[in-house]
Amino acid sequence: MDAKTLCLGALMLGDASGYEIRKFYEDGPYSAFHAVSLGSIYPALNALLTDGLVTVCEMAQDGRPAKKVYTVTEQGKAVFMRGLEGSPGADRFRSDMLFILAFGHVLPPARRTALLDGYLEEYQRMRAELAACIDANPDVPAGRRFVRDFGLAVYEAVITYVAENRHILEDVVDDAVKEKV
Amino acid sequence: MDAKTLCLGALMLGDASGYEIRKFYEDGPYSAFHAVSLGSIYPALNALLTDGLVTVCEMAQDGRPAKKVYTVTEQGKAVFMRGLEGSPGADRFRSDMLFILAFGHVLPPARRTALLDGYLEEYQRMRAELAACIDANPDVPAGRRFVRDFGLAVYEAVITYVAENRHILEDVVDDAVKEKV
DNA sequence: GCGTCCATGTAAATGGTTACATGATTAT
DNA sequence: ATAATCATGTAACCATTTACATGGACGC
Repeated sequence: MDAKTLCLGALMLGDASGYEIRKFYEDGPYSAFHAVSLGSIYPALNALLTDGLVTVCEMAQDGRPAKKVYTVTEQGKAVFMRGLEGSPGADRFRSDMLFILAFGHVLPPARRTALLDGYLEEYQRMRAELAACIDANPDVPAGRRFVRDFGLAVYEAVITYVAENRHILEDVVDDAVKEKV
Repeated sequence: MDAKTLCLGALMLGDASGYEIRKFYEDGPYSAFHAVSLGSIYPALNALLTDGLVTVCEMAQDGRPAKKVYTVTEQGKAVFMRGLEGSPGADRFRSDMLFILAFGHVLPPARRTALLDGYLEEYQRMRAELAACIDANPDVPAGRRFVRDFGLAVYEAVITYVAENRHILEDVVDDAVKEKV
């Protein structure tokens, strides 16, 4: 998803500043499937402003820098909904870890184990974070409930798979000695 | 993973041409987690050649254009193995579909159902393809076995989740009428 | 005839991230 | 003191993908 659509999507759920949009996609339960950096949010927001899809309101805050709060216009909402009509591109699951683990059987056993431990910990951390987030606000609309539970299901599947199948990699001491690739 | 590492990785499993490397990552059981296009493979291969990490051999074929088959050098293997040492970046699961479905409860019911049907079909197709690929050659080294079974586990988790939870989105006819976002 | 697979390569276009630039406040 | 959080914005940099360029063989 391009930065403009991502910004518009966040604003559909409520007014926000660029900084807040970044937080929304970085921390929240949607971080599993989407990402945007500030370097693309700010230009996107200005482009949306030029196109009349959002309006701004500069909000002074004490003890903090002023922030620019953006609001979607009616036109912006229409454009967003129309953008949802096209057929979505295929999901992309990219993993450096799995590239490395594809050669796991020729890695030093200690490294292999460290890698698997770290991988499991990382997913367990993400699962716990998402679960906490779901517990914190259980009453979100169906769409978002579907997506965040989806995330939980994927995290769980990964954790279960790795825990149950890491032996495939760790039981190959003999093979490693034979220098098989 | 950058194109050069991806090429080197494919060549670690056997000599190949650029075209064949693309096929390896596009069709095979590794397509779930990695991707490279020809536009980045050919320049990558030439860079590896310049660095002495691979060698080429032009192979004439009858009825077909000649192909350049690349082979990893000892230095190439060493560089590749060293490249595996760094700590891998986090997994990235990006999904336009889930972005759209996050607004699924305000989509026209017919569109919503079509989207979910298509999504399920797509994952079922990928699962079947991967399963067939696994059946076709069951005896791969542990590393690759771990990765491709990982893919299968993820596909299965997605299919199960969507089948069992699509009702979350499809049961909101009432809400849609109330124009809730 | 038309599309697809084989096969390589370059260049333009794309779209992002990272780093830079600035600066106040608060927590450790 | 030092780092982190809040807050915006620009520009350099990076790596891709897409399209272009070329061309024979094979199936429909």
